Amino acid sequence: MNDPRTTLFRIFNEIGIITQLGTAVLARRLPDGLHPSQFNLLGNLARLGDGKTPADLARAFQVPKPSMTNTLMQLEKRGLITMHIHPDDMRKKQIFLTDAGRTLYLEVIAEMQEPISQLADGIEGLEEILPILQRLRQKMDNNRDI
Amino acid sequence: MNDPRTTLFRIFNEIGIITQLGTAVLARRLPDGLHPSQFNLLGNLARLGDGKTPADLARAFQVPKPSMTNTLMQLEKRGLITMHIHPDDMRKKQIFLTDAGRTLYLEVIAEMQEPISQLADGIEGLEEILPILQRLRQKMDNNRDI
DNA sequence: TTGACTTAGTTTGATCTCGAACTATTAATG
DNA sequence: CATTAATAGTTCGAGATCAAACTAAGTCAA
Repeated sequence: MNDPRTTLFRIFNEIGIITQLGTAVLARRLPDGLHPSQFNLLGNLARLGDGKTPADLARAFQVPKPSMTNTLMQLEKRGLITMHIHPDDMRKKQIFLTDAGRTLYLEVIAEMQEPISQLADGIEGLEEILPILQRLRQKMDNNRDI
Repeated sequence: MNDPRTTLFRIFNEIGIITQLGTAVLARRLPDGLHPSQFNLLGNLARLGDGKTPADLARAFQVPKPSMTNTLMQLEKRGLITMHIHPDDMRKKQIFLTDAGRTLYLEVIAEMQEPISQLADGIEGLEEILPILQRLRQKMDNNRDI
């Protein structure tokens, strides 16, 4: 098999599979009908702070605006976020976590602790790869036009 | 910011973002209408060998059978794969790359070389993280029920 | 103020994804 | 054998994703 792929190519391949399998682990622990993309948005608001606009979030997640509109509507329908007109600009909305949203995020994260630590157990070097992945992600983030 | 996530949790987060950004880089180089999931299937056949059944491929990619049916139909419609009844079992099909499919895969991979090496340039430790990611992926692959 | 331009978000329509139910074929069991 | 169970793949319907076009609101120049 003539494989022209470089190391980074293979890394992307592994990462893609890990993402797929990891998303499945998460999805099994989400309440019925809550999609992983919706939970990830919840996590962003919980960890990095809420009050952002849909456009901010669409940029952060690198998804088109209509996708973000839909994700936000699903979360609002479940009462996990609220959307308010921005006080300084009537075009904008501001997104806030509700108590229910914050609680649900923490509950799911708690459910994930055991399977995650079970996976981490016995794999050496995880601490070391995190900063390298962060640098790679940052470089890709700063070069979104390549 | 009280963040209850462990190292592996953060790794999953970084990996998810990298996958998203990397998929966008790939998608920009695919022929019109060819979806990344379809290209990934092409890559699996090219790198790991063809002749597998749709059920094999669905298991390998951890996607439901109807998703694989659709992906294969799109690739067949484009003439990138062929499907034959399995000689030993009329229920099964065997999937083969066409010359056009193999050529397209290699062309897109070639297009990806420059942006990939540009990304890899200046990031230390990529060689080191590949085997760790491979171990993590294998462990997740062997524990798909967690 | 007016008009052209920009930005924020939604609507629409097309495609991807996938759970549930279906058909066809093979395997297992009596 | 005949019957039942298991497996392979498809069809169907519902939700997610997203490009293109749209409405509404803000900006800027003359």
